Amino acid sequence: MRTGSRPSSDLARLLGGPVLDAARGLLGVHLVRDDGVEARIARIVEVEAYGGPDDLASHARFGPTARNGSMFGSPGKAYVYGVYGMHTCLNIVCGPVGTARAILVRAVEPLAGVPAMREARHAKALATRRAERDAPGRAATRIATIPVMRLASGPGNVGAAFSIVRADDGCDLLDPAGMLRLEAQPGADPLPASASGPRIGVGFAGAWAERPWRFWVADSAAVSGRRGR
DNA sequence: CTACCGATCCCCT
DNA sequence: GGGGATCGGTAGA
Repeated sequence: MRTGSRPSSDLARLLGGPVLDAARGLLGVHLVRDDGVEARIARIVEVEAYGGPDDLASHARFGPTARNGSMFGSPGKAYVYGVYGMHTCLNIVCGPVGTARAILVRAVEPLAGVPAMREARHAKALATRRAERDAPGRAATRIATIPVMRLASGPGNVGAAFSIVRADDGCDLLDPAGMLRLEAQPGADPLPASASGPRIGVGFAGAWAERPWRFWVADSAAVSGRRGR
């Protein structure tokens, strides 16, 4: 056993296994955006598991389409989608290949690069037409006062704080040299205490919406919504 | 605190 | 043409 970061092969094994185990196991893993300016690093504290075509809440429920193609790829790849016209969300594809299982990253706790995260959220806010109508500096003031633990709370905010764009769709999150990547933490660290509950925003999926496929770190202030249940 | 509502656009059933 | 794996502002209790 080596010290320091768990070998990425461990992460690959995790993502290749059952999707619920993978979702639970991703809690505590680090998400990194390292574009050579100021590295952004955060700890994953809330995720949701999505099954393949059988799961009526999953984007895979209609089979492969132009949007969800990367879901049908190999574990460890990113599945990035846009929703509501303005938000971009990050998923981690799980195995086996072709099963179209994925894990949505719903919240992370910033560990490094907080100024870069604020800058990214500001840039994203300014890209909307609403910003043009607002008083000058309104977005800047709002974002400057967001508590650190709220900067990347909620899937849309994770996307904004980490500058996730559709171009990231399909990238290899297990590549140690990738600009957007996952980094497992030392295996000696125990998995954080977690809780689970129904997935958010999938009421259209009937009974599938009730399955407790959302997982979060029990005591994290970065968890979105009403802190669990 | 809860509840509603508009934003904004890609992809689809 | 409709709707969405969301967010933040506003109104009211």
